[in-house]
Amino acid sequence: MVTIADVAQAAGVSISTVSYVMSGKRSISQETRDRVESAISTLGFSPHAGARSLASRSTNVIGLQAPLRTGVDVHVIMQIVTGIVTQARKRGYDILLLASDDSKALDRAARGSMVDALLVMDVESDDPRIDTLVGLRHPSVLIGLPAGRQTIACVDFDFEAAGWLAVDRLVGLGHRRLALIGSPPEVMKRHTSYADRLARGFLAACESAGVVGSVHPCPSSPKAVGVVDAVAADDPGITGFLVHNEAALPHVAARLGDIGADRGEEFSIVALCPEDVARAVPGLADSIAVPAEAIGIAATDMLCEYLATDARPGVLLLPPSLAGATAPSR
Amino acid sequence: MVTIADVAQAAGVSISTVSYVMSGKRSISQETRDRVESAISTLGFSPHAGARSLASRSTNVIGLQAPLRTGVDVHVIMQIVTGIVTQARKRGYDILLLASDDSKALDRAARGSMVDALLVMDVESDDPRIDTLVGLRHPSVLIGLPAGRQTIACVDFDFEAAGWLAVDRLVGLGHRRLALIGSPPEVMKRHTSYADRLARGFLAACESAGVVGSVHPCPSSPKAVGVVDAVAADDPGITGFLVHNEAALPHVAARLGDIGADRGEEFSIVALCPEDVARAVPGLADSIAVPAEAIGIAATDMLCEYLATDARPGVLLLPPSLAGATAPSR
DNA sequence: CAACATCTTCGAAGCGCTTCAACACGGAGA
DNA sequence: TCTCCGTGTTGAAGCGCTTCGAAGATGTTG
Repeated sequence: MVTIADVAQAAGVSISTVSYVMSGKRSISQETRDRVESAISTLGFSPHAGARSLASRSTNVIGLQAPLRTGVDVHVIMQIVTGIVTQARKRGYDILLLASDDSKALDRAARGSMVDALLVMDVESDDPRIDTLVGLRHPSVLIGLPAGRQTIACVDFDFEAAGWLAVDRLVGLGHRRLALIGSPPEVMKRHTSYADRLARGFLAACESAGVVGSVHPCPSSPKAVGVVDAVAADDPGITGFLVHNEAALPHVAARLGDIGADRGEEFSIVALCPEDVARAVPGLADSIAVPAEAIGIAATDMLCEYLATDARPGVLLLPPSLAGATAPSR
Repeated sequence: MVTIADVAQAAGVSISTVSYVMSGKRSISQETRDRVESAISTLGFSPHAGARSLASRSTNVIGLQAPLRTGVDVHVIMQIVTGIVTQARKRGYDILLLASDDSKALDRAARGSMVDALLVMDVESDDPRIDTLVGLRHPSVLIGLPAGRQTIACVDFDFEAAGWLAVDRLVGLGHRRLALIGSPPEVMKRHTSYADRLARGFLAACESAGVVGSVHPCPSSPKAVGVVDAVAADDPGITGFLVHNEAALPHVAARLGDIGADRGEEFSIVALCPEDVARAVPGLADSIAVPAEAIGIAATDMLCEYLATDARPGVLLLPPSLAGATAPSR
């Protein structure tokens, strides 16, 4: 193993000089800097992370608690994580993937000085991990927006505004009875923050527009057609749909197309999902893109800024926007 | 921050005694052990990971390079990662998520002593990262099976055997012309190890059985129906299908059902995907489960064993098996 | 020319832990 | 009684790095 002492010897300088060249915390003459840098690269030196964290009291690692369970929209999770990992690396941080999504994992990582900060995904409306985070001294950012007073910084897509926007669009298209085909029942029951907020925005917008709106959990599988059938049978007047379930979306869209053709009437579907998922599904009246990767990037930036300035950030909600219709279904 | 010295003082013993209590590397009287353990828990002590890794020359962290791109079967990736993370934790390791999937990331993590070992997913048939891993001194395990001589330990599902098994089943059902509807074109082009091996097994089995087989890349979206239409139009004699593309599966199954109904003939579909994905799709003749989580677990176990015994493991291929038909399609 | 600022560089003191060599102690064997 | 040995415990030496205070060299000013 190559150590800083080897580099110092090779460059004919002291250990501290090498350290200062690397960190840039003191001015070093150009000549010395060159010598040290060439020694570093010829020896292939890279500092021991543990030693560094011991001496500097910081690890350059961010702990990430991501939901590795099923039922969530896997693409969205993947894209958020991608955003986090790449952005973190850009800012000089690595990501430690925390196993279980409980408070103990957070505690372990923080108390063991394995991480400088924590990023927590898949937050529920009333999440017990928030208290843990407050107790810890580590900077942390949530991806999601829990209910109540915000004691921890948050980043998320503005699902509530997305609900309003979708209703606006559907009402604008002339629909008077709307349905939200949403997340799977288990996600709804857990009161996952985004599902709650979307439903709230959707229902409030319906009320404000004077139209009828209803919310329906929907499994993330081809079984989604059962939900569509039930909704269509229950209230044949429903003609406007907001679909927030990427796995169910193609099936829902296809089935609604069939039913519409049978009845000779026109349904409109607004999808809420990542852009690439929506583009692959024909027959959408419009879609609202969930900027998944941008969420990850924003959360990471916020956390890094927090780490750099020690100024606790607040809440950041990324605004929704309409993306336009996709190709007709056949 | 609570340090080992605080614990030692509280328990009235020396620092080394506390260390030995924690590691169990020397015998300690029951009485002393009790005193130390209660001091640890009342003070809420947990050792500084960096200090530990500096002194012990091991980090208890495994570096994981996972494909965070699209085009791969997201569910499979997620399940493998879940298996890895939970199993690693069970064996006392944490997971550092490596950003880009190039050699440099591996190098950085290993040389910087951030990890004890490396786990690499999404291996291509002729992957440049293998040379890097050989050069590094760190134990490593691939998830996938590159072509050629194995210089690095590997764990994977036996996709080649799965190809044979699927053909056996389809031929057993009486089909004489078979098609493999596979991964997206970009995955095939990259020569991702599993796609190559599945196609090889499938084609070899067809030849051995004296039936006609062809391989068709297929996008992971509803556009998959276009591939199905093209295949059906090109060679109307094809009646047996092996589908290895979880996102396309429902669409392929539905479209084949329609075409079969039109023509009045019976197609058989064997799906190759995680069990829960298959169960959600009606009308499958059979399915071969990709034991994604088990792959993750096996790879982690192999790596931990390697770390513990320093005996380089070989290649482990998990065998395929048929899971049975799903419900009829309507 | 002395006094003082500025720019570079260095020595040494830790950071919190593991582990080795050694020590104290009591009981067993000679 | 003395030596030997096993058990339980300790002191101290690092592990590789950061960072503080200070020293040497050089230039600037009165």
